[in-house]
Amino acid sequence: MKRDSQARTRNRHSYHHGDLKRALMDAAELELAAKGFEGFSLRGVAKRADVSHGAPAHHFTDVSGLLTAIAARGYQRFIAAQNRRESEAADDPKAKLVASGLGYIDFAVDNPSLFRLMFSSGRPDKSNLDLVQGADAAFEKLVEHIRSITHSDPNTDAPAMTDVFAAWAVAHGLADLLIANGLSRATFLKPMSASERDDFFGEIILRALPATRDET
Amino acid sequence: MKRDSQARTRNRHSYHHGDLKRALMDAAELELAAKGFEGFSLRGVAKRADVSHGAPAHHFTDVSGLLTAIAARGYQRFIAAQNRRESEAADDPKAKLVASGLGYIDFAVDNPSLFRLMFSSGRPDKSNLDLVQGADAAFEKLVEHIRSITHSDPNTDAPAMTDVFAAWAVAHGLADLLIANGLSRATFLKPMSASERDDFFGEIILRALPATRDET
DNA sequence: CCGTTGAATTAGACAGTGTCTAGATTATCG
DNA sequence: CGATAATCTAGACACTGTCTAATTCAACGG
Repeated sequence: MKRDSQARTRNRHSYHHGDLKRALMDAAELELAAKGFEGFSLRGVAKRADVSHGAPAHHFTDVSGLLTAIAARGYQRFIAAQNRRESEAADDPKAKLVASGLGYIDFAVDNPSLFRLMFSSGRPDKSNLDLVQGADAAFEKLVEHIRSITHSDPNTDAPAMTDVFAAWAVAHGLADLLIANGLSRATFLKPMSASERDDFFGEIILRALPATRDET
Repeated sequence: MKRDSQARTRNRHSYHHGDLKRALMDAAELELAAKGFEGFSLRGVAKRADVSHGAPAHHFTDVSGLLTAIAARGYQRFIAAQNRRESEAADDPKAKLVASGLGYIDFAVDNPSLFRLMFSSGRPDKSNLDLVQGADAAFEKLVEHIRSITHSDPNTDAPAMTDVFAAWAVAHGLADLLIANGLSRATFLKPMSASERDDFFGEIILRALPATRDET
């Protein structure tokens, strides 16, 4: 009768949580999605994880530290969302690029606050290693797409690097505008089916590449 | 000796400020630019305007009200920045569009926090009339550009509306990425002169339009 | 010219926030 | 088993936004 709260609630109310760090990150993502980017509160996260308000500091020092951590984890999800789309795409470099862009948009629409945290916020510590690695990996992914389309290395070939930034800007712009305005400005998007919408965005993403000479 | 603080400091320390509303908005913009979007504080604004911490409430009710007001005023500056560029551009529809996009970027780079407030934040009240009018005016400007390029009305012609969103996404994406990463990712941009950079961005903006059939 | 009405502004209170500290609890390992 | 260090709690502090009552003043009708 004294030990019944062990097997199940083990590591729940046993002072030493055991895996508080991950639990806090999960709670933080919930808080972020629920309260939005603005109303996010460290104490709210602690409450969600059923832990004292000072506990997070021990694992993340700062609120900035916690946000940095979930932003870094966000990049993994971000890349995963793109991979998901790519795996369904035709085996064509351009189709892969388009798919990647659609994954970019998927992620933003599914996790608007996290997206904002990652790209449009000064709160995460941008010198943090995990964060930098995540961002670099995402960027490298895009570079790779352009590389296999243009058959030249963007790092040494200026025009290819232009393509990189053009593609990035288009995808990012679409994503950011979508979660800013919802679809309120683009009312004609609403009645579209999912695949119609993909086509619409896909066509725009393709424009990022220079006027194609229509090679077979 | 009793009235010396009149002519000069009139309306400064005379309890009734006279034009506190505008003074608060100016102070708020300063605060926003100084402390950044995150560290913005209503009390800080009041301090800047040399007024009690409760004073702003009477003119703006909320902190949200104040932010809404400066976001609305931001749209005027935003449009002005585009007009500035357009007036220097060649008398060609596409050149005007490019110029408008460069103004878009100018504004973002010059007022990053205000830009974030306007486009990537849930804090301003998006149902506010002034704000809506500002946003509509900016959007209408873009529509007009596409109209004079395509010779068809985006509101009734779907392909033209696609152009609108493509152009918007590219400009917005470039602007947002620029203020997010600085130029850290695009190191090759640094050594560029101002006009070289304009050309670089201009070329990307032009890609938003469908592959041009190279009409003279 | 004077008193009244109402708007502008102040000052104090309140709950909530992030961070800091001292203390309590427990896992780990010699 | 006992010491050490990691983990977590609880309280305090300065700060935030908002609310309220009390002050100050401008304007206007008598």
